Amino acid sequence: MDTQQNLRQRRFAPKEVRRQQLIEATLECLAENGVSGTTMAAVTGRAGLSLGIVSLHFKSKDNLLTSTLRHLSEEIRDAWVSICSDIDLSATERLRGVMAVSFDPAISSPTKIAVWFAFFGEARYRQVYRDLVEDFDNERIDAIEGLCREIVRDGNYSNVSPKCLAATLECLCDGIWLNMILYPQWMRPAAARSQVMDILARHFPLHFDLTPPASDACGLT
Amino acid sequence: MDTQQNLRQRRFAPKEVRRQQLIEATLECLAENGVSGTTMAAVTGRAGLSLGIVSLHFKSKDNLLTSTLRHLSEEIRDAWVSICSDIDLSATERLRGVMAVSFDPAISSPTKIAVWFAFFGEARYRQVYRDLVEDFDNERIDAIEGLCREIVRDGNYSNVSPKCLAATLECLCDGIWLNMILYPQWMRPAAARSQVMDILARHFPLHFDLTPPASDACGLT
Amino acid sequence: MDTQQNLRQRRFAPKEVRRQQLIEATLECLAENGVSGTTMAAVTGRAGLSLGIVSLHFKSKDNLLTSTLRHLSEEIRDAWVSICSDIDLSATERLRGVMAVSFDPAISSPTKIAVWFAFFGEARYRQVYRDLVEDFDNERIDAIEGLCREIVRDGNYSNVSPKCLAATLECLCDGIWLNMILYPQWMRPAAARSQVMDILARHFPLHFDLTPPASDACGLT
Amino acid sequence: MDTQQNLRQRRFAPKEVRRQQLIEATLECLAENGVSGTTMAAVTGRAGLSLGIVSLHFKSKDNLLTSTLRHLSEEIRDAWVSICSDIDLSATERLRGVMAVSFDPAISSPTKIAVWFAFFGEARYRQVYRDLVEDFDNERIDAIEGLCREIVRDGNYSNVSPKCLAATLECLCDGIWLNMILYPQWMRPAAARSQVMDILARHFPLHFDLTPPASDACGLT
DNA sequence: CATGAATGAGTCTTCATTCAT
DNA sequence: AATGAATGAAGACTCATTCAT
Repeated sequence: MDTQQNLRQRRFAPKEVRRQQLIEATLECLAENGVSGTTMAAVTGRAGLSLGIVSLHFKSKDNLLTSTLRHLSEEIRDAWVSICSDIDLSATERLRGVMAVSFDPAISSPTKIAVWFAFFGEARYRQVYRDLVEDFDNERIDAIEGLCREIVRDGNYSNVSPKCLAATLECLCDGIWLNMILYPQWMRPAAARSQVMDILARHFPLHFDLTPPASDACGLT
Repeated sequence: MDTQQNLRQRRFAPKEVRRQQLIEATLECLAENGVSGTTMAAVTGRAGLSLGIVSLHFKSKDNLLTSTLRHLSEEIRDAWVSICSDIDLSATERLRGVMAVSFDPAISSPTKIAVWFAFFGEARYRQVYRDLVEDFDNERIDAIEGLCREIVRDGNYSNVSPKCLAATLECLCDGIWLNMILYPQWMRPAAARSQVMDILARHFPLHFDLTPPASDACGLT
Repeated sequence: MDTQQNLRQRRFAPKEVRRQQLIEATLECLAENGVSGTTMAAVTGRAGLSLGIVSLHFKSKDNLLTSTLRHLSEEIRDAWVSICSDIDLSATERLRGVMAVSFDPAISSPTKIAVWFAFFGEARYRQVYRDLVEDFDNERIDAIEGLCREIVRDGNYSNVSPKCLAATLECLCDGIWLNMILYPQWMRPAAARSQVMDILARHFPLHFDLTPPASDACGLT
Repeated sequence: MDTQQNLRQRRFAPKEVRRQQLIEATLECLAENGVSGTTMAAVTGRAGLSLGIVSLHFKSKDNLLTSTLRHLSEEIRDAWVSICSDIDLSATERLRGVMAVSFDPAISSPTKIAVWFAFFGEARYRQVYRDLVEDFDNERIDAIEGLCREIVRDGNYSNVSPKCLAATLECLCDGIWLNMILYPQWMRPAAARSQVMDILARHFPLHFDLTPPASDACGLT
């Protein structure tokens, strides 16, 4: 039988398997070496494949990078969308879940966060990246805003602007991500979650509990 | 008379003037073209100088980039340190001032912020960043924490952890920076300041005013 | 059929063929233009290949030069070793043969000798030479000394030190080489051989004939 | 009073002093780094002078190198010519003296020999060097041949061709030089002299003594 | 499908030379 | 007579892309 692993080692494998394999190698390479260090040779070497195979499956390096970014976006998007679509969850639970995705080591691993920043560094000069990221971000911001709006309505929080809070949460998550890769020893996933929850608690005291200030460090080291 | 401008156009200029000139050209180039687009030819061309001049003053491209980052970090540090050292200001005013530095177009212009993210994008330069800036970052976090602690004491805010808030503010600023360069039309300086002030107001209601929710957009567009 | 020539002209050739081709082009280039004139462009241009091919097969210019020197030294070593190993030859014949290798136009052409001196010219490459060739040189000196010792024993030459004569012969050959490339019209292969034979005849009169002094010029012009 | 040393350190010094200073620095540089490593900056730096001074005194790098080679030639030439001109010495003594010059550490130091080979490496491709060396060598060969002829006449050596012996001596000296810089531990000045004397003794037994074969090593190590 | 040798444009770096001071 | 900043041509090296096998 053909397991995933078997397929990868075979000389001939379905298009989708090879694409996946190359994207994963690209992710690792981007995280370790950045965009400029991510050469075709480095990617294919890491994937254990030949140099020419990228052209075959992705046509060009640019397309490989774009596809990688799209893959990354979709993976995260799928994660939070599936939470948002869960009709059994309350808005509070859904918001908490969406936030948690950003700090879930499986989906938002240091490697993947590093790749995001590799793209952010270039996004300013590359329309393709910007477009991709923009769509993704807009959708997420809108969803968060929607959840906030629901909670505001539910709790009658007259002093909270859902739009503004969504923006704050988005920025906070981005900033936490940055600090997670810059200073991983300082900003660990638990501290990250704790920070976001603290902000939510201060906006929605009826829906989120304020961590007692006794834990002065908030999980930070 | 020798004005700055004159010195730049003259065939011979003091070493420091040339270094400054090249660093500025590098900043512009990085902001416009990213790290990969910042070639020696691009930098020197922009400075109106010859190709070989970088080697002469900076020995290598790498050193030029490092020096540029150092310049940038020192500039920003000097700005907030001078505010923190102002003994005529209250803790509240100093905290507000330190935050404002991050969104002051003169010190934290999109151009300069873009450069920061250009550095964050590659693991290699992330290390350079750490080597150069970690001390400054720690210093800044400590200063913010100190200011928060002062305000906590002053207002008897029993539910605020200065350490935790300082981390949140730092992350928030970083995240706002990212969104300022990704979506300059959405996250303008005014909106940025407003977001940070909102968070401060929710922690320290006696010291910072909550912007009325009427302005639902918080300055965002 | 695939002749050597065909392989060279084809777009794809076995690694070893390309390496050989590039080494030959390097030899020609070194002989014609010296070390400083031996640029990557010159070598690849002469080989009728593209610029990047050296990196592909030799990683760096330095490695190309080193490989070239190694090739040269192995070629010459193989030549004299094969003579020394010929058990059908007497010591006299073997000694004569070993010496002749140094002036055999096929193995020690002006082109190749020039390459040796190109390497001797720079301290840096002198070290490379030592690292690569010292063992060969020692082997050769020992072999010559051994042959001399055999002849000394055979002829009862009480006033000849094999060690000393071996050194003299080695130095003489080196010096003749230098003069062959500096003054090719003066020091031709025939004159070179004649000089060495004369020295041998003066040490081993029973084994080597002294060229009659009538030919006062010894083949020199 | 102006000692040599004083002149060198003064900001303004006579042309000849500066030229001498630069030539010495060039010699050291050539010996250490070869022709390609002998940059204007390296030479002037070593001389403790400014970069531009070479142009001032030598017009170009090429001219500096040529002048250096000429200086080297003349120094050696002066040494042996003064010996040859000494009418108090016999031909034997003069020949011995001329040979000794080649291994006198003051005139033929490792540094200077290394410089000779730096030029030899390039001589094939540079007419100027070749011309300079050729004149120098011709004069020396002629002088040696003349001395040999005198001794032949004096000793009635019917089996010695002065022309041939002169060539052999010249080549031997060159080869010894090469081995002195390649394997300085093996070929020391004493061994060098001993080798040449041995050859002379075998040609002119009435005029030069054969070192007893007891010292089998001939000074070699 | 897959390979990897080959290409050559683009980049960083070096360095002889020039020239204002 | 001397300095050293500035220039720009030239060289080594990298790497995305092509293509014969």
